[in-house]
Amino acid sequence: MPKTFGQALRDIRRAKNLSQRELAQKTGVDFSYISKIENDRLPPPAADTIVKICEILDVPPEQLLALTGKVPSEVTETIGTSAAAIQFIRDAQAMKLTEEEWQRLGRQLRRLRR
Amino acid sequence: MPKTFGQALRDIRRAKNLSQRELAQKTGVDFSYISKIENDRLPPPAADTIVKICEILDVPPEQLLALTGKVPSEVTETIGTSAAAIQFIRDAQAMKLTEEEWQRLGRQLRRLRR
DNA sequence: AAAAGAGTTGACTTTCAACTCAACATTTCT
DNA sequence: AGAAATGTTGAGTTGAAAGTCAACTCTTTT
Repeated sequence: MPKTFGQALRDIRRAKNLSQRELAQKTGVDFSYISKIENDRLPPPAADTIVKICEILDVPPEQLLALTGKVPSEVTETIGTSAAAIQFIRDAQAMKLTEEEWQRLGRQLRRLRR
Repeated sequence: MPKTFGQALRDIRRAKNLSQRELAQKTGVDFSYISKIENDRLPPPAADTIVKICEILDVPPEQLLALTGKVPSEVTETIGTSAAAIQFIRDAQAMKLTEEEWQRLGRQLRRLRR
């Protein structure tokens, strides 16, 4: 069973020795909100808020994002404005790619320009 | 200057010889809404509504979607649940891929399983 | 010309995500 | 123990997306 978003967040926050209030204040949300999130009383924050939180906690946002199924607005905008990109994702979806295959594509991506 | 969403929709709808009312009814929205959309009085519909409209009009949704920068929920869910996929898109974004490069990646995608 | 069909417009509504506020409980420090 | 810090909970707010509804006008058909 994978960790819930709340559990994951709590673990990271504790590892960084921050109180809910500190994290909340630096992130710009109410501290009681952090509490509810950590206890999974509310659904995870908006994607952009998650990114902010991760900046404060100084961790990459991908892991937490993936737990929520949400996509940050910068990413949405990237693919949203390209018909070929949307098509690409559609095809990838139909193939049900594994994480390894995505990574392999990532390497091919880098080779694209060489 | 690229076509607006409203212009593009209107062109397609007319090409298919449908009235606003017909399209609206089959799509499940109010006909006055179609009017406003076509005249760009309101922002484009939700991504999933665009997909529905395209089904009724019998055209692939990518072109219209790309005009809006929106992403259908099925696509969001696909990439949203995979950290590697998000990472991939991030990298692609940083590289500012062209449409052709996206298509090239699409071909590599198909070769992935062979 | 009158009726039907098609399109436009302003005002309003509904729904929901994403929180905040205030009060209370629990834990930790001195 | 008392105070300070930290965490939890229920209720309420806010803003924006995504439309609807009713009334009107313009166009076409008979």
